Amino acid sequence: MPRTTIADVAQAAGVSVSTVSRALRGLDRVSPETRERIEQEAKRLHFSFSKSASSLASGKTMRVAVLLPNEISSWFNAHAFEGIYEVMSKAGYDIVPYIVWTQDDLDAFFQNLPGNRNVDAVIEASFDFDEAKKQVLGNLTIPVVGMNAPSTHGLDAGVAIDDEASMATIVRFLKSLGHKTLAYIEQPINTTPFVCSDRLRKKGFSEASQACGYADEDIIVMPSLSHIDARSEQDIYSGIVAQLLSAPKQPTAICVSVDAVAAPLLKELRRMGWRVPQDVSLVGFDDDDTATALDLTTMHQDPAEIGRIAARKTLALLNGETLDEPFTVMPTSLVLRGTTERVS
Amino acid sequence: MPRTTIADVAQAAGVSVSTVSRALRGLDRVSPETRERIEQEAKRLHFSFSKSASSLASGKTMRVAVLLPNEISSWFNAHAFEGIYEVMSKAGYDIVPYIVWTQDDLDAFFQNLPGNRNVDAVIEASFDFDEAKKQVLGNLTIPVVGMNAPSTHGLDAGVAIDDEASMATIVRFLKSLGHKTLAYIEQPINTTPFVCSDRLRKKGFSEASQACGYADEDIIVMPSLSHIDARSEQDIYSGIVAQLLSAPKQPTAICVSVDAVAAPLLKELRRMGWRVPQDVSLVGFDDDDTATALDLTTMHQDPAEIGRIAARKTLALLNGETLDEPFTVMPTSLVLRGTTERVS
DNA sequence: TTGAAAGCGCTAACAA
DNA sequence: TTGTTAGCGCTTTCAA
Repeated sequence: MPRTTIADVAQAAGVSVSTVSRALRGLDRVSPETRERIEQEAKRLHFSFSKSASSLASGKTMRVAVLLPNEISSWFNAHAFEGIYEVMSKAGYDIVPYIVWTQDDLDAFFQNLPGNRNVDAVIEASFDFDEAKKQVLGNLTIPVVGMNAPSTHGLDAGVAIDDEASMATIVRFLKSLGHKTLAYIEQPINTTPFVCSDRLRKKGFSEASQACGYADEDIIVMPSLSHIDARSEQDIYSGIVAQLLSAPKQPTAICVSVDAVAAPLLKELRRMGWRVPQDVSLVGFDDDDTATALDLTTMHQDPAEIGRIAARKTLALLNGETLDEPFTVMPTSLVLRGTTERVS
Repeated sequence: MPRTTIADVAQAAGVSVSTVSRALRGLDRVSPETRERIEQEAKRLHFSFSKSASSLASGKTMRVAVLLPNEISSWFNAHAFEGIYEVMSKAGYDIVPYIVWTQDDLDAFFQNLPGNRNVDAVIEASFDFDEAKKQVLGNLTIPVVGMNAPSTHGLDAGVAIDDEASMATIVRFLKSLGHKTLAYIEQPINTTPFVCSDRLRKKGFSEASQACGYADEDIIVMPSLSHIDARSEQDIYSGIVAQLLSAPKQPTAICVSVDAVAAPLLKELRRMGWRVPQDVSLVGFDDDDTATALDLTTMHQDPAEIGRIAARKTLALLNGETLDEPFTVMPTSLVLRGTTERVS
């Protein structure tokens, strides 16, 4: 199956290549009859444009890069990517993921990005860029749109939830249930140096609990393990539960930075004989699939919609429009399920 | 930031473009000193190749298409994609997903695919192609690799688990636990016309239960709902549980076609007063995140590894190698957790 | 070891 | 309404 070019179609239809180009791209200045004929020949010959040739000639790649931290299979990334795909693909764009694990990956991305036009735009998720990178982004001539980015600096547009405010909502909710001692558990293993939400949520928790009048001794914060020793997940979580049990004041409610922490924690709590929610309440963050499965009270966000909105902004920017609201904040909502209870 | 071209680098380094091209691609026939100089200039100017220009000139796009059914956020797809990404990106390839929801999407993909070289290879997940499409794939000059494909026809290589055999393992396991009546629940809402695993697993269940000596009245199979009425997920699942409860013989064990079915089913079973595993055992398939969260006994498969292997085969094919084992079968393993019990 | 030159398949003026 | 003509930025013979 030799590849058919626009010239083949032109010859078959008895017209010039530029006419074919115009016809097939739906431009005007082509008579209905010629267009019809060209379209038929194109179909018959299974013609489709070579993207490479088109982009080389036009300067537009019809591709957008999606920069994702750590993995595409994480709940947030996968759904955000899907939302982006949904709208960008309809507009004719290919979307190319770039997954960043290490600082080196990120540096490489930035080293190559500015120099050449391999994509028309970049959409980025959750990165906490350093100043140098924000500079680079800011100098880019292509649109850069952020999802759940901690700052607007260097971005042309963005969509994000308010992590701090959402966490504060959780704290106030727990206070209203009468909880006297709160614990906050970060992701115990956090290998990502450039992602922001954990930090913001922790900040939100700390500030809100102070604002709600909790004294220092009524707040237990368990940070990420700085270096990962060879312990199993089970060991890590039983360690956490042990610390909770042996705290001067045992917490009556536990917040976690993401739902993913809730499942193993819940299992350990129950294994240690704590009943949830009777002995201790547990609140997650994200509302992913495991949250539903575990009947976990949690803070809901909609990453697919975040992706869609980011993509729509990108599209608008690509069309040269000016956004009247470049940065939008998405609402979150507390989903009440079975792991929280009023303190009796 | 104007885009730097290979000509800029050539000028800066005082050599010709072809020398720069050779040097930067690591080819020989370049003296160490010139190479050094060129590399420095390239870095200084933030040069990187225009993929479009390279592919136009070389005929290689350095891109592979990944054809995915329905969504990229599903557990299998996301992890398989990640596995592919991991190995292809290291080899310098961009990987671009094509997500197919409708038959039209699929047709469009096939209409465009053969005619032109926009990708160097395609990796495909779980599609049950019709004969015409298999033809098209077979005639393609680029490698086509399948993941969990039901047939090898039209593919140059593939990786898959044995859905039927895995399901048979589950049936034998339940028999060995003394279960006398088995139920099989398909995904109640299945909007995908072109995906295969459901069908294979059901077949595996039916054949194995016969082979194990279960009589027809000891087998309850609940197929997908053919048309989706407006019922909520809860209603659907309580309907299923109601049917199970009112069956002539109540099942002592339930198999589901995928873990995703297990979570809502489990919830409904418990709501209706069935204790799992005391009153009824439940076995999933896939071992996704909810399986862990729910402590579900299930059949484990590793989609990321499937993706990696598919990618490695693709790479080998791209390098013109002949695979000594084009089609490989991946092992699955039964993970015993808390939702199964011996019948007393 | 290096360079000149001819495309790759298309788009975008411009001319007809 | 259509065709002609330059490129787009690279790779790839082929000469030097």
